[in-house]
Amino acid sequence: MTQLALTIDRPTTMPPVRLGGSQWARDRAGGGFEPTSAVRAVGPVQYFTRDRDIYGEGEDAALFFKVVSGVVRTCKFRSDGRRQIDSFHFAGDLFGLEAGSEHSLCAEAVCDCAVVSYRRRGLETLAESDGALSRQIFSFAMRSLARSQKHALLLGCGTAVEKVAAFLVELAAAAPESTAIALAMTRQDIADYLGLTMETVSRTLSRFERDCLIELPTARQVWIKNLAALRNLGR
Amino acid sequence: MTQLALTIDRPTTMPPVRLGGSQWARDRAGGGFEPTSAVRAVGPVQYFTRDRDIYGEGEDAALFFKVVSGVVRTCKFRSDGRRQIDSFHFAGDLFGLEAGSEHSLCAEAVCDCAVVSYRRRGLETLAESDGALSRQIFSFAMRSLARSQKHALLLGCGTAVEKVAAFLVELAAAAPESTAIALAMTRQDIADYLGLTMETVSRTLSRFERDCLIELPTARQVWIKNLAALRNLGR
DNA sequence: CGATTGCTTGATACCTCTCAACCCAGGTGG
DNA sequence: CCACCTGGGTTGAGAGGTATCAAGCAATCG
Repeated sequence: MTQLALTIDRPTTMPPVRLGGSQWARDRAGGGFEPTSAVRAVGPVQYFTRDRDIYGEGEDAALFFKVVSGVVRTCKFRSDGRRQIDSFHFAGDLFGLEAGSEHSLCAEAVCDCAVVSYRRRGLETLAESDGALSRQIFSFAMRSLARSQKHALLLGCGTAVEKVAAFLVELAAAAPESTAIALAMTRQDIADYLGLTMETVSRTLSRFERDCLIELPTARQVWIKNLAALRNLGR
Repeated sequence: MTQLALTIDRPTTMPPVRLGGSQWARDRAGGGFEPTSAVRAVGPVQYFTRDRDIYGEGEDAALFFKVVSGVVRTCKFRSDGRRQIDSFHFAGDLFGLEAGSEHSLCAEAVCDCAVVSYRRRGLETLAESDGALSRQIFSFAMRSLARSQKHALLLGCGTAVEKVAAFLVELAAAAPESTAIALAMTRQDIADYLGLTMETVSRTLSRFERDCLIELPTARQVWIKNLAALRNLGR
């Protein structure tokens, strides 16, 4: 499949908008590039500090976004205050593209991060006449769907050990060349992503360290010591 | 949004293929109809008896399907034998449309059912030149995504009571005019959809009946007696 | 240095799973 | 017609895993 990319028409040290960026996978190889299909970025890069809202649930979804740097979470809040994180978005990932006119989730900065925004309408009108682009958009949507299904699978069948192991494997897959993972998110973030409590996540990580599957030099840094064993636990 | 439909070029007592059919919602109002965009059904209607495989995980995804009658489940099996149901598909729903070349889930007949199949390539080539159709496809994919996210939410935060209540509300939403629900699926199916055990589903339903939220004239028939209360429990 | 925040660890309670027995309806065959 | 069998469903008792509540620890920051 060709790697079609939307470019941003700015002096641009920014990466091109690649539809269907990494979704947790670092096929982040040099952006394919297609000068004929361009969607204008709306305004300059925007910066958000940790925990700042990027958009709220129910807000107008005229814009969608791309992570330039940092990590973004999309999540939902329940009446009782519990939070469920649907996904983490890393540099290169798109988020906030919706079928309806409103954002169905809210987006927040997990750590200090930078994003650029695009008009959905621009993308849609362009896709009308650009078959290849519309195919890319379809592919992006379907891969988002696959990711969500995988997440549902994770949440559905599983003990804490399975969930946390699968989470680590997911993160590790994002940087296959390295065994070191820097966690941008808190234990609470991980818990809300996995449908667990902070304490259970912490206990499970401690247990993995006791069992020599990982090492935790600091709370936010993980060294994978036995990926195969984690992968085994993860399902 | 216009209700574009793909038609089937057969003598046809069959409903047209509507992209983005019901997904659990019975906006099944008279099929919008667009004779210029047609995708040929591949072969005649196929019939499957209960528990029969329609396609398996990893099989070639050249075809996708539409439920004509009955109910289909798409699911995944784990190494330890546990099954996770991703979704139930009812009459009018499309399933099996993938981004990749293989089916990521398997599809099975929940009860005796009839489906028609379509070539993915046919849809893709048509979409290349038909902007409105490609928009429909995008919309379909995004609504599938929204459904999956909702499912993940359900699996993530929740007690058995919440899950089962939400499931019943989902089913009730599919037939808003009636308070009677016919369950095509077994308790085990429901359990695998909700990430619970059969026993817990059964106990929870019994409890709902004791609390006068529902009535169970037979195991496979549910009368909703207090939808508002269920809705409250469901989140 | 004290305060704050994120994290870890412990004790206990609660919910769900597991295992088991039993029930019930439908189908089959004598 | 009834005995029997089968598959799906219900219900109970006990075990186990995770949530809850609480205390303590470490790093960061004013």
